[in-house]
Amino acid sequence: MTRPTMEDVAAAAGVSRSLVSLVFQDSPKVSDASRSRVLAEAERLGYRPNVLARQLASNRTKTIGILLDDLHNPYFADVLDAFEAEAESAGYRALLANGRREGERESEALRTFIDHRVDGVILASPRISDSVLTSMSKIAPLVCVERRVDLPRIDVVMHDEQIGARLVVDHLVGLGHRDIVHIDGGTGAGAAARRDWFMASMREAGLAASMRVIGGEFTEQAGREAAEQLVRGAMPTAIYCANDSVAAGVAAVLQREGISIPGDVSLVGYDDTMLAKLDLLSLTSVRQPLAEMAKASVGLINRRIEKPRRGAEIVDIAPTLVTRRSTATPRA
Amino acid sequence: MTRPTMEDVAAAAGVSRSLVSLVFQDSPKVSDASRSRVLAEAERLGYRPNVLARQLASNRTKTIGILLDDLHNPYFADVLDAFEAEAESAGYRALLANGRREGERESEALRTFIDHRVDGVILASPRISDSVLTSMSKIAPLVCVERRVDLPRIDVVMHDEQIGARLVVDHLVGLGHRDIVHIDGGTGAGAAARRDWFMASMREAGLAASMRVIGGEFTEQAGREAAEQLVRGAMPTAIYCANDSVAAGVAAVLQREGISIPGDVSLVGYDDTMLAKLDLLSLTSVRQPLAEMAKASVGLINRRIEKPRRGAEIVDIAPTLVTRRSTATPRA
DNA sequence: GCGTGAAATTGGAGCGCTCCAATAGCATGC
DNA sequence: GCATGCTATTGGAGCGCTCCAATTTCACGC
Repeated sequence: MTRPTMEDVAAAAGVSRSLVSLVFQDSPKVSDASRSRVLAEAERLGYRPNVLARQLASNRTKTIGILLDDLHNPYFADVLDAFEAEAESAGYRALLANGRREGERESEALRTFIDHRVDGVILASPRISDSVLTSMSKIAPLVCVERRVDLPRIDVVMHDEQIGARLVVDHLVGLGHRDIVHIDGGTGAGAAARRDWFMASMREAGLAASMRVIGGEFTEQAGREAAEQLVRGAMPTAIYCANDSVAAGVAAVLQREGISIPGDVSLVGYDDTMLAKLDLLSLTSVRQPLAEMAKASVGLINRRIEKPRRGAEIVDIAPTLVTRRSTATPRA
Repeated sequence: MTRPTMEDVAAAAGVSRSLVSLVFQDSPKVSDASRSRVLAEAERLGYRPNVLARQLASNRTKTIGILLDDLHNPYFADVLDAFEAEAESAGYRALLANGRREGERESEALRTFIDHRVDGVILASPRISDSVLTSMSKIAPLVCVERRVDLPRIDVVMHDEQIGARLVVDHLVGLGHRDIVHIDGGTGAGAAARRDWFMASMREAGLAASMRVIGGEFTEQAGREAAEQLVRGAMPTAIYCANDSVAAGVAAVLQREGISIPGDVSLVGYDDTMLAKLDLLSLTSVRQPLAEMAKASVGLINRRIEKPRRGAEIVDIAPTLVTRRSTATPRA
């Protein structure tokens, strides 16, 4: 199991180790003859460069760490796809870690990234404390996605909650709804903004009087509880949920109670996850522009590598609404 | 952004670099006095060992690569959790990669793992060609999960399809079902075994005459198509789907057609994913014993590190059935 | 035939660590 | 007082690469 090194390739090709190194760095100053001879010998010996040695020597890993907070939320699979693709096309390798919604685990994962000398880290909705973030930001460029931290050298990428809320409210009001309930995400990340912009949009639409908010959480369970409360009380004509999981919980209760979607009640989710796409649910949902967010994040890392002392930037990106069968005109 | 090295810590603590190295390796032959002095200085300087240098020098990375074929299948989030936890508790760091169901991408990811000198790789349902597997298996220990490869030094971990099929059929037959349809996974990984054992179990139960199989795929779409076919033809009293996504597709069509689950038809899935747990679906499903499979996989890697020339082993692990609201006695 | 500059190639130092053989320090027993 | 057997520490080589300055090669014009 002992593997060939550059030295071996160099000897076989009758050149110096340095030349082999240049070949594997795609340097333009290698003659075609040497290049092809080296490549041929490398191929023959089954040589592959030792990434570790290369990284140690060059002090660049060309790697970005991506810290996800929960792979169980189907949303994060999409997030991952977008960010991985973007990192790759910018010439980086992506390292993943799974924070499992625990600040301590996330800090640990972040530290592991740093230990591996990644060139930058993208943190999706992290719960890491400001003090850890601050100290790590001195070592490597950090980008927070979907968490509005306000720290010296940490860039932030958000999707625009105001636009999201307006898309939902405009869509529902356009269909004729006036009696709209929002089931919120409680103390979850971003829940407050989502709720506040809902209320602002309703006010703007002149519906301040008929808007309602029910306290929840970003889970199916919370959706069920909220729905049961609505079933027992006054049922609105439309329910706008903090995310798709909540909407799934609501749908389960409504179905059990024989309340039709969208016949009796229109339902809207958020994040446009796999759940929303399920034919069983076919949920109208707000889609976050993940590809653009990914591009912005990787761009910010690149810029911070060049200018480490730059002030923190905040990038907001507009979401879109995906309409499906769960919304329609209100019941008579 | 220049970070302290062992040399710096050694100088600050007034000892040699070697001693600092021993401290960070938790060597027992360091005196308590030196240890605490070194640790204190390291802390003060904010020193963290450079993992890359360590790996290069020691020729061990203490890292296992985990290659998943598709993070969108909610099942893989569970797989990941189990394997990551097990790797960690065995003292390894887990590196993830996302194969996206494409053999070429998977091979690429495997190569990347190898380039990073991982100590072993776990491949979940890989589609990598035998030739690539064989050549890579000469460089690092490989374990295939849920794909029965038959190659010299590659260990395999499977869950026992025979038991899975029997659990489903026994459960349904126990409830009184005789007319059972299986919607299969087509050419997907493991689909053939799942189908064959279903048929074998039905035969064993004396129901060879009333069993039916519909060709499908491991997707919601395939579930919908199969269900539509059933709606137009003869509806069985129970439908056993190749996985939970297929079951979700079936459920969507049945709901639209006003066919009640489990009142009119019982529905069974496979993998016990997040989908099965959705209250909207509440699906009886076969759960793969992921924790045990993870433990077996990591154990196999450890053993192969010790004895690289060992013959290939196959480990089969028994699944369990999780019953939920989607199954009941057949309609009158 | 020779100088010239550009292109191609090379040797060597160094990245931050581990690991081993060698050494230092120190209580023990006789 | 000295060989003995410990434990604690150290220096140095080496892991496989990159990067830089130095050197060689070569085509070209005169």
